Amino acid sequence: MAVKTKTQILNTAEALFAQQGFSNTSLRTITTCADVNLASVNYHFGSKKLLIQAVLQRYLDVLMPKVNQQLDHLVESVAEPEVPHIFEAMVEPLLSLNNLRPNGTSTFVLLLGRGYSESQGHLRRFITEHYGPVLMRVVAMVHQALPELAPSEVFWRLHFAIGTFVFSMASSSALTEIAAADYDQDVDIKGVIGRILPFISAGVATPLQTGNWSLDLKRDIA
Amino acid sequence: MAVKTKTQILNTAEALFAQQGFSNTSLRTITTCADVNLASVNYHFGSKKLLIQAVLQRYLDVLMPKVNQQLDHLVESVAEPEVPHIFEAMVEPLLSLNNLRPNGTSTFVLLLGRGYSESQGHLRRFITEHYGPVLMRVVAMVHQALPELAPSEVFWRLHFAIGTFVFSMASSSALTEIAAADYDQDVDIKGVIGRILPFISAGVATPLQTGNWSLDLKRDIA
DNA sequence: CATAAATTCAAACTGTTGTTTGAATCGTTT
DNA sequence: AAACGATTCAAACAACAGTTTGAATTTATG
Repeated sequence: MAVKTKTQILNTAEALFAQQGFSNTSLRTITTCADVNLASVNYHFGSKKLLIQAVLQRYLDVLMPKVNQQLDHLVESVAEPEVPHIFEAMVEPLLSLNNLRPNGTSTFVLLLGRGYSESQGHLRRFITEHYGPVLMRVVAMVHQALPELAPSEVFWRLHFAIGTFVFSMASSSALTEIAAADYDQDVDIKGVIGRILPFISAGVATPLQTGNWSLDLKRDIA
Repeated sequence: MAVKTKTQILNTAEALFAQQGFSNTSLRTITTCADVNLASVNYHFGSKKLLIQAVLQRYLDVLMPKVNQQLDHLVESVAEPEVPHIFEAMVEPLLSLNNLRPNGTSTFVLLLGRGYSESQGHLRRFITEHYGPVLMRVVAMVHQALPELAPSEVFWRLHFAIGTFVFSMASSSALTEIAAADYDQDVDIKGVIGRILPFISAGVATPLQTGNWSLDLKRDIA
């Protein structure tokens, strides 16, 4: 055999999962496209849920150590890293996933988006259990870069940033199509990341609002 | 009968859809909870897909005219509205959905998030077809507030903003739970909106980057 | 080469999904 | 009260889901 059945399933599954979502992709579709037997999924992975985790794990096991490593470099080279630095530190590891597999970067981010919005917790739990320390470190560093913000405020803004990132990636194919049609603009995954980073950096680092808009909020509830 | 079957279905369906997503909510669950016959969904709405659209339409038909009206007020009172003004104009209409139904605001935004991330285009098409003009107006006004930005740049940033909003709302229940557990913080839908608005306003209005981070991007691809 | 383990395979199982059907029931109108 | 259309109902339908099974086949081992 050219490629082992197990990795053949993983390759086909990750492509279909990224394209159509987890619950919309049946094991029969996967095994047919992969040209393997239906039962082989349960034989090699145990269940569909575990297959999904295996697909993501194959990326996360590569990505997370690299992110950690980039953060090491950052604290070595910059005394007090700012928010954009921290986010930029994650770019290179993300793009390096293209070396892992063709279209690795966009595939992974698509999968991440699917996982966040589709799964009812089991994937989020899997990620925080297996890769918690790196995530904690990012939170701590952002908090250090924005000491005037309460920890809870940092928490919220980082989740907004994740939301922006993950959601934009999940619909990036649709968006790049529209951009190409309406603005004659060819944007790839790198271009999208390059546009998101300033956006979320500005959002996370924006000073606390003391303005008047919250008055509107209170006034108009009725 | 106290409540007509049709609205009883709509009420139950929207709650379950918001809570578990569209594809994860079966018609049998809906009709059982609503205490109506299974066939009544197809009788009154034709199909599940049309039921989903009906659930969203009931909100959008109220929300969109109000947004339009708020934008009218804005252009009357402010000569050159800025980005935060435009976003704030959408807050009151959103919160007014609580008058429509209990928890109307959070339910609607949850539904919007589900619709965006779950449906493969049919919901997005439905929305842009039925409520396109208002959306166009928002795009135009933001572009007017940020004339130095290319239209395509405005396009991207607004979609990032939508992504932030919709995604955060779709996972707001999980987030508020974590916030309550980890930070002893009770945050309701108003609190989340109040935190998102400064975030996306800063993101959308951030000046174009000429910095050096894109160099890292190019250097590290390999 | 023979034996044992690992893997593949076709088929069936169990459960759920959205949808349809045709009779029974209800509400209104004549 | 009779007749009619609108609605409800239990039941079945067809398609698809993930999973299991046990025999056939391949691969590796002694």
